[in-house]
Amino acid sequence: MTAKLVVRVLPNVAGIDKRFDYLVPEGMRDEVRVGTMVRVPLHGRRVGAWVTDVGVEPPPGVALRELAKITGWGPGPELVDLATWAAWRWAGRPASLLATASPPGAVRALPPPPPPSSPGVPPVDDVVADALGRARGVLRLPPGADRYPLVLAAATAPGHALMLCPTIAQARQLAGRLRRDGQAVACVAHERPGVAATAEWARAAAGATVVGARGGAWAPVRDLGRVVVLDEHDESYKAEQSPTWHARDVVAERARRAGAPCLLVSPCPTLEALAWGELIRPSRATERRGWPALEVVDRRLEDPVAAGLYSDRLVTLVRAGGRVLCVVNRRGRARLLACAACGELARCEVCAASVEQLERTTLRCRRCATERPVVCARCGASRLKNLRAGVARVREELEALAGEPVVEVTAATTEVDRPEARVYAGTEAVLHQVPQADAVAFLDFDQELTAPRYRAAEQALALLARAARVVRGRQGDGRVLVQTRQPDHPVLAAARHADPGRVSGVEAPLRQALRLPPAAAVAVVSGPSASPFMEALGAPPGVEVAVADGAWRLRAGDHRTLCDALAAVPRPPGRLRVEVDPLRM
DNA sequence: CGGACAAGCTGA
DNA sequence: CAGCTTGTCCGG
Repeated sequence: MTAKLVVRVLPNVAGIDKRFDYLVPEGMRDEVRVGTMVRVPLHGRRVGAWVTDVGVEPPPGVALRELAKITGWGPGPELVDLATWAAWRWAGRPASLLATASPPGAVRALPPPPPPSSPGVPPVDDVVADALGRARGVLRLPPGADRYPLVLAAATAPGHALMLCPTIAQARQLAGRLRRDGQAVACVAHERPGVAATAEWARAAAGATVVGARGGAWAPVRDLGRVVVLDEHDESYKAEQSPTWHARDVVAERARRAGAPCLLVSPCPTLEALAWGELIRPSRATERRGWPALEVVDRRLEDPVAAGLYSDRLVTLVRAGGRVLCVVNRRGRARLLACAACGELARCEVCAASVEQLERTTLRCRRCATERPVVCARCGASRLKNLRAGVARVREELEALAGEPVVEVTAATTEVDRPEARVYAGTEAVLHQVPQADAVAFLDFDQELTAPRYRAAEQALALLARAARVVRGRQGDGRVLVQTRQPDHPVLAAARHADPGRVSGVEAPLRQALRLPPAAAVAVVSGPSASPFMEALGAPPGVEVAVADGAWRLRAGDHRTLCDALAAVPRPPGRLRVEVDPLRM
């Protein structure tokens, strides 16, 4: 009689990080591999689980139970290993990462792999060819550049390529185009799980070029030949819920483990990317062609009394014709008000924070949400002036200036309440929701340049790159107009000269001096259970701890030191958020 | 997570 | 002391 096969599994149950051993019934022997999804009896109920080890020696004295059922295919062994690594790297639970790497529904069998696609490799220019040849490449392609030749070349190269886009919509578009060009493609990017999403996962596992958004970093890829990340700088690659893994970093590690080349593409590569790989730049001429004309309006030169958000140049632009997107990154009507009579700032009666205007009749505290009528607390005047207009107010004022309807667009806007119009006023969401325009105007770019976030400069440049794409680079005769009191800021110089290096050149030494990412490994610990967690953590060598408003900031020279220290502490019960590599702090 | 079980509180 | 809540532990 042969010994019974024993597997170790990780249950897909929140709150359980332990692995358990089970006997494999004779009929299931052929189906269990590392990553296979199973159902197991655990503590009187049946739960889903992933097989993490096959053929283990169970601890003595434990009565083993049998697997209840094979659910189907799951993430393969390399993804189980990658999830273990990512759980360490972002101080999270492996189960939540394995869930991301798993098919949305049960996959009982894989479809037959598609026949090999046409061997003809499309021509690419020398710069792209060079970039595709690097083990760790960072390709700086200007916003107006066509990335499709690169994508097609990557898809036709030996092995299967994994390619990521910032949004699901972009991934679907790219997959569609590749399919029309005869490529076998699986698009692992779906808004909701379902039969279609499960089928795409299975196609990826069977063997195809895989295209996806953030979650695509965890898609199964057979015989991974190369990795491409488009718009590497895009913040949607970072998971917002814990663990806050970053798709770019996940696929870079995945490529390294597979021995496959990895290429990060962006008009404005992050300092993280530049620290990771070799920068490849197209010629100055190509880069200049790919950034649109930038017009900077120096608001210091305006009449200080009349100085609103609308310079003469802006008014001319709005009235000139063509589709114009006006961006002001503030929602609501008015975010900062002062009395028109005595000049007193409008503050909250309870906590003294600044209040914002909701409708015409109410002021609300931005900190404690106390509401009060629109009256000056000092002199009783009922007329307040709007020091910091929000999109709602800007829309009204632009409508008056343009003499035609202006449509408001924010992140909350849906297609239904966004009719076709010539002039739009919106937060930066307008740059994502309106696909093409003749001009983009940033009404208050100082808000981006001086934002109290350590990545403000990179984010501001990314915003200009986004605008550049909406106006289709220089060929399209598109314009980007920026109103600012800092016309010589490196971000504006970078966009004007089509040279993003002017931002990274200033930012890199700054981050080095301030010991901010990527010059240091940082984590922010917060939540009700943060306090016991930090107590258990103590003061590990090489990790600095600082406290700032209810959260702890940990800093180390590298991720090994930081993540090893975090991993050494058992999680206390209760809610705890550990954010490694925060994009804001 | 969710069931099991123990310890703690309340009212008759 | 039954009947209930609250807390802690543990799962193969």
